[in-house]
Amino acid sequence: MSQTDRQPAATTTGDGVPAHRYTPSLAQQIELDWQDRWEAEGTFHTPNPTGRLSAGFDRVADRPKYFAMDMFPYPSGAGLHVGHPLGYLGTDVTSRFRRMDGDNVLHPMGYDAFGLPAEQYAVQTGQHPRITTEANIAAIRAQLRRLGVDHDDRRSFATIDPGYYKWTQWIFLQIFGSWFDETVGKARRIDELIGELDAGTRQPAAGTNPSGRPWAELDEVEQRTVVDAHRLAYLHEAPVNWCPGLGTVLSNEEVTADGRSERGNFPVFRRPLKQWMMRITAYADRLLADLDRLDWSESLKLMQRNWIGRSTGAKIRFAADEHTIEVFTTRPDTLFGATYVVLAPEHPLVDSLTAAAWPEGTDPRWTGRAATPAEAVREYQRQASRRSELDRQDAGRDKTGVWLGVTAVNPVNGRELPVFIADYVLTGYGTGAIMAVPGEDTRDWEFARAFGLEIVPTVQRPEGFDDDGGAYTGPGAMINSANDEISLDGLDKAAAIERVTEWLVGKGAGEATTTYKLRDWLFSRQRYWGEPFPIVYDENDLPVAVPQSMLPVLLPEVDDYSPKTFSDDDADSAPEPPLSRASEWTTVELDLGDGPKKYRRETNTMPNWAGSCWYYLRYLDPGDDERMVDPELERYWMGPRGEGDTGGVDLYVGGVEHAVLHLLYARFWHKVLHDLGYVSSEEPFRRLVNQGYISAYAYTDERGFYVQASEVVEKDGQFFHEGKPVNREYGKIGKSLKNMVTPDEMIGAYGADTFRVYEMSTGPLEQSRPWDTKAVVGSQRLLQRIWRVVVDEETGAVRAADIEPAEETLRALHKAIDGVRDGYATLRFNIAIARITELTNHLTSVYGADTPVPRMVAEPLVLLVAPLAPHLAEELWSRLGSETSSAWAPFPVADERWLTEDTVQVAVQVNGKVRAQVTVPADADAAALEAAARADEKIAGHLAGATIRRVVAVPGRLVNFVLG
RNA sequence: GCCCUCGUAGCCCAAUCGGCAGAGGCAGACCCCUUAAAAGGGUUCGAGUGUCGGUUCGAAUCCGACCGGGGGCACCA
Repeated sequence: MSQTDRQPAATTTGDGVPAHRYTPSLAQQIELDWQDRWEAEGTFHTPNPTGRLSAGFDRVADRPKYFAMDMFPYPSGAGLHVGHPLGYLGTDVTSRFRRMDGDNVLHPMGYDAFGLPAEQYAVQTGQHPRITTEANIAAIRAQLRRLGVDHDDRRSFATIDPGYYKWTQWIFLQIFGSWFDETVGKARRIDELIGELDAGTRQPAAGTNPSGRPWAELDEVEQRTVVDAHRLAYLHEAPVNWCPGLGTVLSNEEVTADGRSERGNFPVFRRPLKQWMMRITAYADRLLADLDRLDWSESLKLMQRNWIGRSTGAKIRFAADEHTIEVFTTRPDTLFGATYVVLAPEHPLVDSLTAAAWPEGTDPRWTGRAATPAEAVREYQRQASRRSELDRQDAGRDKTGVWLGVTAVNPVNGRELPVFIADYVLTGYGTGAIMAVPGEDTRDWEFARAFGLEIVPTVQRPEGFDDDGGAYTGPGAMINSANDEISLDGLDKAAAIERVTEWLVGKGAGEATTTYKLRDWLFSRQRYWGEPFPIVYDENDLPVAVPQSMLPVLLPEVDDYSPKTFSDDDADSAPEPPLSRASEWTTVELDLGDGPKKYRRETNTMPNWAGSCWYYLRYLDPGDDERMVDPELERYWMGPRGEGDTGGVDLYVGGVEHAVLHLLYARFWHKVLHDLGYVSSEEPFRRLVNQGYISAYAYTDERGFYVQASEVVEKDGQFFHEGKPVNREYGKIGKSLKNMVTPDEMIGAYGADTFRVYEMSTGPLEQSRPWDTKAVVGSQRLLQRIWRVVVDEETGAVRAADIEPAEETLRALHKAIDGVRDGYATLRFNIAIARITELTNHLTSVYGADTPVPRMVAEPLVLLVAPLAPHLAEELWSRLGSETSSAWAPFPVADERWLTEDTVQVAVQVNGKVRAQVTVPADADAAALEAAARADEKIAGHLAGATIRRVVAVPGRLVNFVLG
């Protein structure tokens, strides 16, 4: 690179541009120089209170801590577009502001690097995913550096680093090694469970001991099976979301409402498979309750609440022959109105309940036109297994089902209710069975209509309500609800629920209960590019933890990275993970305490979410090979700030698309780690902000094809591409809409500081906004004016001088300081920029090109803009004579004296309309205000001859005369 | 269908506890600088707050209904 490339603006004068103007090329030069210097001097190294990163802590020991971070990026090959840096810049400005204002700020960045795109690329090219992933990480790291962000580069890591996933595996082992004790509502070590079982002080939990024999009589394998069924990470044979097109199973969260994979849009089928599960449902109540203690947006909390989906009601048992059907309902008050019972098609009791033959005269609508109930059931189950995943979006479609040929007894009135299977009842929710109350439930009403079933109203209808038009779901007193022992008639809903539940408990026919939509987290993936499980299987095929000393379990090298995929709709295919083909790896001889034995390794890998569940903890010291995290560091950076505080990261910024997946999983892991005593904080993210999206205009020609957006010109409100009119649309930035704009282009044209100021000026961080390349020049002009306040464009001389500013200038300065602080503190960077602009404009108009600028105003101006345009600020700060970085200079503090005016103008209203302005002392009270207002001649004119009914005088604000 | 959220100038956005609708930017117009040009400097124009109703002395702000944009959930008993 030649010298002239590095400093064109400083030597060029022929084109009329002043030699020392802040041009894009000068900006580039300044930025590159300061980025090198920051790196060389370790300007943004954050000292820990203890350990290997603690050098320099004494310098910040008396500062409060502040931990700001972004949702770390997944490094794809496509690179960043202008939308990506928005959040990163938001945390960067905040981090820089807090550092200047006296906090010890931690602002790290890492990379979420396991996952499907890298693996798919590897499958296509045969190249190891590590190679492409690391190249992508290097590219993003360079882009972030060029933006001037203040990450502490010593704390960066990627989830694929063995030194990192060693501890991901370790956390898995902690979860595997613990169980949820319902009596205390928290996780405990599995050893304590075994101790209590051995001592006889605890019995195996319901459903964990299939043989039903006492613990002491079980053999070793049976005992281990019982213990394994208690674990927070457990193997479970259950219907899972099998996606043949991807060759893997997916979690519920990764399947769209229409039964397709979120990634790739392939069909997904339910089929039973043995998989690792995480018992997140044990934490449903705490995950729900602790939302109230977090500083998150209400809409985000609501999304989590909906996802957890807590509902209270009752379980009610219906006798059917020698079997018992247990249903879940939120409306036990309507039990008298139950006229039939429905099971999900996959309900375990279906086969044993199904009658041998239809009774004489069975309604043909009930039989599915089959000769026997068994035949009807088999055919309906077959249809449902296919349809349930393909047509689920069609919630409004006609109700279908078949009768099992049997009845169940309503415990409250002895009525015989026909038992159906229907796909509008879901296996996984509640008990997979319902009592149908067509009078008060819309879905049941529709089914009853289609099958000719009776409707018994149990809630008083309002005048004129027509039961033929639909179910009545509104409020009302109970009716038709009495037997010899109990009457609900006349009660309201809440009282009726309480009364009937009490009665059911007394009869042993039911009890109050709570259910959740949240399911346990499916944790196995049939993929190569993920964390291997630290699990081996012994000769009994039971899982055994790999000891900590043998971690990490490294990913083996394989020839083929792809799982076996199948035809999209091959529902009968079975997963075959890539690791199962690494034959030398899958079997291993280990000494786990009872001599060397052969073990078989787990060949599934963990899902992509595992690595992002705890990365915030690793930033505290990614080089620690002894511990996941030093407890002292965790207490310092994340610990609770006081009674009732959850602790956690002080500012976490990321996209709303992670509202339920990542954020719920990370909270769950954190709570387990808290219960086991590894972290003092109860929540990972105390404050969370979703940054807005940046969208951009896109244009289609008359054929509907997208044209290159950058080539479209506007004329008189119309848009043209190569002379032909085009339609304007608005959407995601990207290649497909041909409206890609990259930070690199913008930095090339204006410099990073201009790009930063522009992005931050377009609105509060949470707000989505359009990209408008034409408007970037406004930010460029602002920085040029700030530069001109400090530097003479013609000579390069510093214009600041030790002169007294006018009072008006001091007021402008302190008003700006006050506003800029407010803007930074509330993430409304646009307001901070507006205040800076006002101050700059004031200085430009008061101190012309030939007048020196007071140093005591120029210096704070530079510091005010430093978080937004750090390179420019460093350069000006250094030219103003400082030897040290502006990044550590104290942020200006507004002096109250200059914020309060001696006199204020207040509006005088008559009947709410502004009629005059009067100037009064700033501290004038209501009476003085009224007197001043009455003295105004315009007001006197309005008041003359009128009856004053009331006078409202708000000191400092206004006076309002209300006339009668 | 249910829930959340946002509608302020041609465009992006401000407006603290309900108290004079305008801070800032883009675009437009005009002027200065320039042989000329602009990514330079300056001046200026511009809405009564999506609609309707309510509460209030006073509503962009609070309440209700509706319309429009964005998002979430969607047979969850």
